[in-house]
Amino acid sequence: MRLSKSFIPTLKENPSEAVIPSHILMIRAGLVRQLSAGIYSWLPLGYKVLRKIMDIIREEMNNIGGQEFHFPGLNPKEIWEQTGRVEAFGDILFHVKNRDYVLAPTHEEIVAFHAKGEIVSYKDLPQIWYQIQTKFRNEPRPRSGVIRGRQFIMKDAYTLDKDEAGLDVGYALHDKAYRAIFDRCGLKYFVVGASSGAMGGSKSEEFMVKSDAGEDTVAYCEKCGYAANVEVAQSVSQAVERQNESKDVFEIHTPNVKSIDDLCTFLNINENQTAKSRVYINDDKPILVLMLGNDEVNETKLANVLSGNVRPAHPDELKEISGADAGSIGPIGFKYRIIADKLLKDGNNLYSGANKNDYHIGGIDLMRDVPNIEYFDLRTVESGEKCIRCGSQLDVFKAIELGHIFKLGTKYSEALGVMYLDENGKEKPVVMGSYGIGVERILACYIEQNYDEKGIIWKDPLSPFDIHLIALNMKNSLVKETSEKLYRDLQKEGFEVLFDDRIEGSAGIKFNDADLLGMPVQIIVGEKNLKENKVEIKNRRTGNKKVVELDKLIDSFQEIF
RNA sequence: CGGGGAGUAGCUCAGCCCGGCUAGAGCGCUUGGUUUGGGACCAAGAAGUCGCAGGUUCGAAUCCUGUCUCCCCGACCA
Repeated sequence: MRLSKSFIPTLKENPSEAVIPSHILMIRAGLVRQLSAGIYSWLPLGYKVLRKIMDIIREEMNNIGGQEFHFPGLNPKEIWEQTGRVEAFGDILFHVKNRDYVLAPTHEEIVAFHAKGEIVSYKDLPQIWYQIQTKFRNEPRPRSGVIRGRQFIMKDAYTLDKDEAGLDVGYALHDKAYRAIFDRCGLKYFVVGASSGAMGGSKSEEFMVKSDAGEDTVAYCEKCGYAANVEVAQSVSQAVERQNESKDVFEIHTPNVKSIDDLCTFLNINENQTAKSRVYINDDKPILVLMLGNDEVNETKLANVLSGNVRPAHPDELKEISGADAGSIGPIGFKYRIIADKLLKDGNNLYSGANKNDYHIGGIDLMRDVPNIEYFDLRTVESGEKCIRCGSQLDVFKAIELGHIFKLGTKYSEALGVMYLDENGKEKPVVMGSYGIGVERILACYIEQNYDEKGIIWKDPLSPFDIHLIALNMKNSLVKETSEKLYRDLQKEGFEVLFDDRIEGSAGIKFNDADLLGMPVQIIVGEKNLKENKVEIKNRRTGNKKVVELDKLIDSFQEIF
């Protein structure tokens, strides 16, 4: 493709709306343009990469027996009401104003709709159905460019099986396909155990890429490979040690002591002699959550332990509930349910709030003084703690979710009546699995992992072109003729070539654009080297350059890499 | 939804606090010329209802009120 005739609008300066490297570079290199918050247009160069990603996904999905569909984005609202997901999605679901339609955020309902009445026998199973299609979600806050958008391209797949054993097979096939896809795209990723959340179902795993731009936090053990979303991650950590003798409870005046740190400084005590209090509202009833020292409450774990709705109490509710404001609340005299993290189990001689502003209480023995206390795993794993599996140090960091695989079970087939007859003529619900990949996230994550201060660094197979051919001065007839011939010859050899044949533009502009766009190989045709019948080739990733004779050009590709 | 920031030329921004003539810069763009191995130079030029609406004022990019949009942090997120 000739740059002179292409729409590849590059930018010299960083766009003001972008913050993370991949987003900045996708705009600067002319891959995308924003239309509105969380809504992006793909420009030709960006879409070329996206198509390469989609081709890889197709190949790997077809390899595991997937059949490609294309379901509508516009869905009757009624079918979403049958599974209760109009309510479950709430404001995330886009509603059409002038007809009872919704814009589909995922397609379990539609898969079940088409399976119903057509998948009628165990002989019809198993099935793997997939599509690569646009999804719509009314995200309250889109961010990080295409990483969280209101409209995005997803590869979504669904398995239909007769039983759990069949689902296990389909799930394993997707695990395999996903690894193949992300490997081929050249991504460094890892797999974590995850919470199934509002999707329902039993087992779920996420494919993650480490990134500060990520919205998930994961705990990862380098040594044994233990990896889990912090929503569910566990670690081995030091529990409180019960001392032989319990002191009596005593009150201490602690003016302006608002945090555990303040308290430890004020009394010159250790963090693990203290219990931090957090008040939550569980279905309109207050509940006190006690954590050891400065441990943070993991709200996902808390929600899994408590049934019903859980939210933190508002600051103005605290006084009425406990008699004190945040910083002075504690278990002694607290009138409602009290639960505690298991690290606090049976602790004694502890310090905590007195439920009276500017006072704390010491000498607390949870066994003696808080008889109805219940213990659960409620804490959030932190970096440096010991791996629950092998005991070595855990690393905790942010990550971007590339893909998610779920064992759904029969939630949707039962709600929508997708039944089949088994070998014994007995009617049973079809067992489903659901599997998603954020297609644009693959591209964004690739760039997050492959860029430098000059721009993007592509490699096969995602690179939009194999070679960036730069003619330094197209007004020089030798440069023009040579580069035009090279352009034809390289394409004949089967290379995809981007040809900077612009007449205007200094060498600097062309070099900088080539580095920004990031094709793996640059071929530079200039007067200087042509005098000796030579051209220069450059490896974009390493920056290595080599001047080679024209007729040995293609052979030289191997050497520079 | 809570907190913070920003909307002025295609892009990046200054001007606003402290109202005052014809609203600025750099980059980009157009025309002509010079230049051509790391974002060149000279000359001439096009381009902005200062997000929108209302108000105060002799006079508003600037002050006030309302509103929309975008970005960041948080909440939320299959």
